[in-house]
Amino acid sequence: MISTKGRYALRVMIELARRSDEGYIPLKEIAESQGISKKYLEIIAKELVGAKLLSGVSGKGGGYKLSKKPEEYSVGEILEVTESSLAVVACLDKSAEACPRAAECDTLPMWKELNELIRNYYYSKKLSDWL
Amino acid sequence: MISTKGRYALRVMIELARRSDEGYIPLKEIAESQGISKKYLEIIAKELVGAKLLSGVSGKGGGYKLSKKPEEYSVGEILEVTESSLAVVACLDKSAEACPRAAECDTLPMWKELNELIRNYYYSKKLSDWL
DNA sequence: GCATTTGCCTACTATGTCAATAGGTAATTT
DNA sequence: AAATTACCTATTGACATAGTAGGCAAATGC
Repeated sequence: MISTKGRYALRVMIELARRSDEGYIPLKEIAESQGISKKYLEIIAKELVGAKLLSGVSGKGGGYKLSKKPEEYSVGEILEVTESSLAVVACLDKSAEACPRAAECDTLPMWKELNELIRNYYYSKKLSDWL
Repeated sequence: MISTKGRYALRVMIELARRSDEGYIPLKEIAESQGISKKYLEIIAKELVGAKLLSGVSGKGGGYKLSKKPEEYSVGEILEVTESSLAVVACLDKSAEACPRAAECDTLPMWKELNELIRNYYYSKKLSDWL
């Protein structure tokens, strides 16, 4: 299940994509137009900056803007930053320790298949799809 | 993310499907062969009985068995019992209250589409696929 | 230089879910 | 009666989620 953090991140990115000709946009505006707590968005925006998906500038006239063109962002790479894991089961998470039962696990192939299905969906969906 | 509960439930069902000619099978055997705490499996088995996916009989010679044929079970209906929700986002959960922003939400159509993709996957996968 | 605006930083917290464990009671067979 | 098995209630520790609070740092406009 995708958390509010991931969902909010996506909505922020979409709004910035749509307003990408306006230069730096303060978080206050985004928080208001999206109806999300500004304080909480600060946490999210910071992570997106850390992952170089956004650039942020302090001070008057500052704010956030995309660091790439909208068509160069996939939903997958956005969610990957804010969600702790996109994996459908814990053992398929990249930071998971190897399961000793993997070879005998009856269900593992199914989880792998579904995981790929979802991953492909996320990475084929681009930010430019919302313009 | 599918929890251990759902994953364990599926593994129990698969083992019961494979041994469906053996009559009632005690949980102790399943716990041992799957390497899962028997006590925890009791909780899971109880829920599966409650949803009529399994029938349980107490006493010596008792245990659990499938109440239908393996090809009549989908992974979806099994997970639906044990997982609190299969929805990819909270607002698409069946027990979610209607979101007032639904009409303006930019991301909702995407979540709906992905949700369907996953749902179809779960419901097309049958227990008999493991025989 | 100063006030204003804005992002950035650390810390805290309430709530809820997960993954069990513990210890018993009821039912059934031999 | 003894053994086996499912079923029931209660509790727990660990962790993640979804924020809030309050201040510091940077940049701009006057």
